[in-house]
Amino acid sequence: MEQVAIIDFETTGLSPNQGARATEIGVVILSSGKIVDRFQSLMNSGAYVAAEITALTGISNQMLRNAPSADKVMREVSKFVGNTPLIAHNASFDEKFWNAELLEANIRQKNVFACSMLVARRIFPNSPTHKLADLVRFAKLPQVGNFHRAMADAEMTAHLVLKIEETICKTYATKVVTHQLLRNIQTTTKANVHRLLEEQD
DNA sequence: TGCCAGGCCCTCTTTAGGGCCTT
Repeated sequence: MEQVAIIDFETTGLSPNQGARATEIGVVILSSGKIVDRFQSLMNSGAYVAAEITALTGISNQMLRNAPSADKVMREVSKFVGNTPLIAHNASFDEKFWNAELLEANIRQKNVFACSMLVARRIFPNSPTHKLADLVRFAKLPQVGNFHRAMADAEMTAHLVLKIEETICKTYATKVVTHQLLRNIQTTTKANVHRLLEEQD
């Protein structure tokens, strides 16, 4: 696969449309089947972290008090990522926060997202669920750090993407899995996935 | 006043409803 960036946000809620803000971002760069670079930071937007969110992520208001501002972090991470295509687990969630936080920081940047969850539903239909934690167990991937922390989730998603790539290549004798192919897999119907992959070189 | 995401996908489906996923 060409160079891609795997991204994960921790946030104060489920939607920026409800006022939720990002509290942490983790990004790993995948190149030639390996993690070659990393970016991780807490980010202070001034938003309040509810107790149930701290219980889930371990990220507290106290931890964010001395964290760099969300603006500063987004300026840094947008440069770090550049125009590299992005992948996230349930990308519709992370894409909303990526665009919302870029907008808050007055940064004009558009990145193309692919979704590891939608692709995993098609490539690993027998996994009991398609939550990241269950896919890590199902595919026997390394558990890195704690779930629901941005860098750990980004790294485990990266291992999942590599496993997806390996599985496609083995099953369909596909030579190259591109970011665009992942997008094609996630947008085709489940019934057409086999035909799509059999037509690949 | 009370409520508040949203896109994908399955099915007891398409004039709809509800579970899955992300925090």
